[in-house]
Amino acid sequence: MRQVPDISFIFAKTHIWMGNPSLTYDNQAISVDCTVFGFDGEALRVLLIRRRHTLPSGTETADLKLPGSLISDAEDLPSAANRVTRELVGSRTIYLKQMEVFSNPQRVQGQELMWINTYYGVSLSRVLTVAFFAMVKLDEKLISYTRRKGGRWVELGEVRQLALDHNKILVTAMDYLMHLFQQEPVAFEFLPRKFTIKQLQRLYEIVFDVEIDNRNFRKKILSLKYILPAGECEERVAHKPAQYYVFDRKIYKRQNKKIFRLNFVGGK
Amino acid sequence: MRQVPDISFIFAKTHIWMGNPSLTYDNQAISVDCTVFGFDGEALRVLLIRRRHTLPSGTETADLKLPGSLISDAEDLPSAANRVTRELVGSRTIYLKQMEVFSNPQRVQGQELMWINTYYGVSLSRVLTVAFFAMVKLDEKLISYTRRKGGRWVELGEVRQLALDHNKILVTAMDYLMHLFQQEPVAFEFLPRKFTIKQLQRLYEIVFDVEIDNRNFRKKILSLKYILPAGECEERVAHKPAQYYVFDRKIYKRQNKKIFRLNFVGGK
DNA sequence: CCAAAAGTGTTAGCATTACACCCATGC
DNA sequence: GCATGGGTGTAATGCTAACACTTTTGG
Repeated sequence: MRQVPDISFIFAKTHIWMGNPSLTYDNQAISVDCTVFGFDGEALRVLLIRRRHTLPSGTETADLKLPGSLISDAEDLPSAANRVTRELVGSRTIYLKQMEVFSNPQRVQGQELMWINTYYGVSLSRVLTVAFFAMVKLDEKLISYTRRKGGRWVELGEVRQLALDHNKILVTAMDYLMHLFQQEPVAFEFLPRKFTIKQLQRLYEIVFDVEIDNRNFRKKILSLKYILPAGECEERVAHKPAQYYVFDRKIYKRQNKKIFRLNFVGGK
Repeated sequence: MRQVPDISFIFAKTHIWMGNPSLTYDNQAISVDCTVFGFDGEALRVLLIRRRHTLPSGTETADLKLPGSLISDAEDLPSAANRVTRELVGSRTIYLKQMEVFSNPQRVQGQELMWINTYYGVSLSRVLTVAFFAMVKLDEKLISYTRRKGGRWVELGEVRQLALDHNKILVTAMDYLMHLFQQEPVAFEFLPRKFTIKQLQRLYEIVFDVEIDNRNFRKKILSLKYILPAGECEERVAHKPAQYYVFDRKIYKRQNKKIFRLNFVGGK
């Protein structure tokens, strides 16, 4: 963005930044928790797993959580998030981004903290978690793969109480999803390589919880140079078959050198 | 965003998610590093501090870094970032947001790692850092306050090699700044409460590195209902005095219920 | 032939762009 | 009076929003 001229700085030597020696830095660990979304053509779904859990009363139960893991000394966060999601999703393409860190010292306490310490064989007083956002192309094969690995794709509308602070993370991720959709053409991360305009429209309608006029939507989409007809149509459908289109990422990247507009703020 | 009906899930009990027991989780610590920006009317500046540093050759030297600190067991990340910036900025309003975590296990090594271990009296093998983005209203009083505390406001164009991986963090923050400016009216975090339209325009021109037509800019700004005339003018200037305006955050928040538009992507 | 979903065009309104000159003040 | 920067208007263009009917296929 800017040049870096070779200028040297001569600072007064009177003050040096100091750490605060009364603080302690023990006993923390970092985890990743991944909110993986998929779209089944009708609804958004989120990937959850079961966790065995002992209630304060002593009875064993199981609740649901987002997939996650402590990170090891040797790995960085994206690797950890990848490791965690790969276990349930296999080798498919995953769109993966870091969201925010949940760092409240009390976010994991009591029973929950005991569960982590037992599970990992550690004795932590605190766990920070880095929330990741992910999208995958969901299809029948993936659903059954995930099921074999112990995960479930749960409709967003059917998610209830999750373990730890995972409801909070999920809400953050849903927000992130909407923002992302407003900014970049990420919809294609959810759809099969060949998709119909109607599929795309349904996805936008669900993500933004609105109805979209199909004429205006088609006009808009067909005007985008990076969405190309695949030259194929639906088959064996009891109505006029729809054309398939593909998203051309190269064209998108090439022509998307951002131009400055006076758009910057929400208008009147 | 969505309803949460009371549905219970009955999952197959065959698979339970498992951690990876071969991993270790010791010896990590988390720091925050804050990129604090200010605008002096002419250029963007970033807040840097000096660090005493021993070169491999053994000679003592000092380089520059972003203000930062390890986090203690008792605090969350925003508190740590606040603590760090307050030391240099005092009690002023700070716009503070978490950016991404820099988690490469090798990001701090050798001399740099030794410096941290010595400085904090710890023996870590690894430090992750959470990068924070901040904006403050910069003025002469703050500049001299910061100087007394050992910090400097360095023009972005004059920043050279920083300690650790802080150049990388700074680049991330500059990117973040541009994105933020495109999304929300954050410009006012940089400007005095009463500002002229020309000041605002200069700020946008510098942030986006473009020239803006002043007629179109004024038209746009004056059409925004949340920018109000302050009823005062510049004084003692050798030209037609400019009017002052203020940003009304309440009006902005009230009328800014987001409407869905088919704007979502970069256009043709 | 009927049901079901795909596909199509026009108009009005609004926001953005490009562009050149006059105005008020201090010195 | 002159230098300096503040302040103003209009026309062309392009994108968005509102709106209803025809087409193609399988059954």
